[in-house]
Amino acid sequence: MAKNITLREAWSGEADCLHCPLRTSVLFAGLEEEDFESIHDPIDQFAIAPGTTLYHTGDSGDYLFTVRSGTLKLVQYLPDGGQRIVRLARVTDVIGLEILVGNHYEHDAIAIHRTEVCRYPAQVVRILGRKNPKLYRELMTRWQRALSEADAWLTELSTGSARRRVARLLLRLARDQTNGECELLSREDMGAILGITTETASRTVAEYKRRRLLVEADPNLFLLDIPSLRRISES
Amino acid sequence: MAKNITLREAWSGEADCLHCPLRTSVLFAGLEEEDFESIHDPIDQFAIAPGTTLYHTGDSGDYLFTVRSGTLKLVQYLPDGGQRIVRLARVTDVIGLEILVGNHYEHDAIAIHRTEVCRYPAQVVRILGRKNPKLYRELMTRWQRALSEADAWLTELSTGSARRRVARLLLRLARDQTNGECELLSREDMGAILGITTETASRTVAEYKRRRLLVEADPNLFLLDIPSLRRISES
DNA sequence: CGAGGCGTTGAATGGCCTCAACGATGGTGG
DNA sequence: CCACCATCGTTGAGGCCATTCAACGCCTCG
Repeated sequence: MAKNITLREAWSGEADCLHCPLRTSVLFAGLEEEDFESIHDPIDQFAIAPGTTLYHTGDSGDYLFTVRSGTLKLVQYLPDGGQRIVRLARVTDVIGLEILVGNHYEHDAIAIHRTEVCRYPAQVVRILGRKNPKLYRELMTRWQRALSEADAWLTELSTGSARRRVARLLLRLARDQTNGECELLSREDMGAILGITTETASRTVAEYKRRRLLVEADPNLFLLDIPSLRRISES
Repeated sequence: MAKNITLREAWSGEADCLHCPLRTSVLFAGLEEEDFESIHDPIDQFAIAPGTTLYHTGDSGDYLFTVRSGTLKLVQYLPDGGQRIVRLARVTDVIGLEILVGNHYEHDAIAIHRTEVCRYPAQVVRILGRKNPKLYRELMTRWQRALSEADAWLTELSTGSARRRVARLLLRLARDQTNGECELLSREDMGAILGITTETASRTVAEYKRRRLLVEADPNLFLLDIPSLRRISES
């Protein structure tokens, strides 16, 4: 797997799943202690640098990935060269599920920030699933979460004026965070998420900064005026 | 269930799942003959008229639906009143899967044409799933299909100029059909699928008709000039 | 026959895209 | 160490394309 050697920035060795801090929230949450005996062995854990591609559309690997930290974008391309980011994957998200029912990945998965992932063979999931129906429930929940997310991107992020789309994206980025804070994405990525050009994304963000709806607290960490942005997103 | 009485246009009685013509392509494809003994009982089969709502966003029913014929649109609404069609369900598609992992439907499901469905309790699927792991595989395939579809709508139908979006929608509608034929949707629905206004959808379709890329063979049955439309969609 | 829904078309506006330029930043190599 | 280059965010100008608001014909249905 030459590619995996090159894309690995840091290899942390085999994972210690039993004591994984994410254990209660990841795919294997429902498993018994004894189950872990059989799985941590083939699980690799490593980090990749921003811009690194974890897998490409059409690749026929047999791995699923759980995001431990950082962010990945899932990208699809059009025949005319256009591209669209169809989802973001963050901590606890599982990507590559399509491998369980097909033979190839359906997106390019590209790290936006420095990102840590666990990688495990789909075969592990298939085998564990036979003994643990709970795992199926967990898988269905994952799929449904991805589907809800996809629907929301259509409804919220691909509908209405650029101003509203940007506002909704910002609110969405801040939702998971503790305070009203969020890290901004590059203008190009924002454009590819919202279906607008890089320039329009830049102009809109710049305008929000001028109007102080967006205040830079730390480098690339912004405080949002959530009520105002919400008003824009709904008006 | 007063609502179900009102929305039922034609009730065909309990379904004969064992001899269902869709049997090889629907959710229960992998089941043994004996399994059918236990399921056809609670399965209802009926037809609904165009414009009828099968279920609403937020409803807490416990039913899944398989489409036997016709077309349904799955609709989501924005706080500002905007609406977006996020998927179309046609023959053999299953809708309402979200009920299996949540407590409420996530769309409005509205018939576009006269539509026949089979309705069965989610509980049937849960119970059968315990004995038949195959059913899980089938479910995962359904979810993945819906997800791929959602991604494609983002990438193909919500990206680029109105001209290209309309062309891609037409090609997509014709894909499943035998010849290069397809039934057109109302301009309003096309707009809600593509994220454009009704007028723009109308203008674009009218232009394609004038250029003979669309020829009406029968009432609302159109022959497509697929190569030309493909050229438009990719240029 | 009237009402309402739907598709179409026109005119005018405005918002987004395109193409272009520029400053700031950060990494690279001399 | 610094000059150089590439990348990124920003901003401007101009033009196109989609929206908005409006009107009209056709059709179905009551």
